[in-house]
Amino acid sequence: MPELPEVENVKNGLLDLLPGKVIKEVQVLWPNIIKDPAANIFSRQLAGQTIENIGRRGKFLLFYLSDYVLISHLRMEGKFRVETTDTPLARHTHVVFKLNGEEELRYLDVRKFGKMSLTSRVRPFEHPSLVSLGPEPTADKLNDKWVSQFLQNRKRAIKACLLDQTLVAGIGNIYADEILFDARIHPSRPAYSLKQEDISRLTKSIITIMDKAVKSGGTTIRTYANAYGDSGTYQHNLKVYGRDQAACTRCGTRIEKIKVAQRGTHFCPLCQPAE
DNA sequence: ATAGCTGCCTGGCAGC
DNA sequence: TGCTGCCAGGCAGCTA
Repeated sequence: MPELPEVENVKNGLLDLLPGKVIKEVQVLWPNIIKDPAANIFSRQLAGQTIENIGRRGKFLLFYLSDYVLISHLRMEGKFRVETTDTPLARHTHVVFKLNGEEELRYLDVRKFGKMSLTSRVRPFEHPSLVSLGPEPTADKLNDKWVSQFLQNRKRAIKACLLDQTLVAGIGNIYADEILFDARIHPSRPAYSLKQEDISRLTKSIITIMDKAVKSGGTTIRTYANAYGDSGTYQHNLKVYGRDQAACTRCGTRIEKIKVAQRGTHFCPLCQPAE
């Protein structure tokens, strides 16, 4: 489920439950989830650590521990749950963090795409996963100048650029489509072809759409009511994503679905002209 | 340096 | 009913 708004929602849920808890032991049931260090070292280093705080950067969850920062990316289907030790392990549980007070933080991931890393508390943002992330999609971090400079001379489709986490951190396939609809820009347009006024609308749309999605708790589609934080309502605001063949809310034209950058891409052919 | 493609995994669903 | 192929909210790593 995770683009930035969904991860933010997960973070807020975990913030209610975890700070102050001590990790007693960690069981890694699918080692490929652990990127670095090696799974056995990962488990050993986590034992005895207190969870002090939880943050987010782009789509990454950051668990601030006594001596380390645990960096977690949910990729397509990763989820965290906090459950008591007597609750049977659900299917697709791959990492179990045993906590004090007969509780466990459990990581589930049907497709096993998610990744976790452990890094230093000192400069966590220098970790390779985080170091080249672009700005957060907020008015105080993102501006036309940066976007314009990034898109200049780039031949790729503008949608591919929105999915590139070094331009802006946190946009995924749903919000890329929603942002481009809002900004009235065709997803296949080469980045360099955007005029200054297009870029200005685009930047504004990035900020407003992501902000609305965060405030809605993210988007919940084809999903699982029980997972923590997995109860967003932005799906009711989607204008193009998942609306193939439905009427455009602005002009009534049928929404089309094409492939851009190997991803399913929804747009209104009238509101978002190819130029 | 940039851009496109494949692999990583499993499950749901449409079409036959 | 069962099989096949395609699709899925993402990214790293490889190639040219």
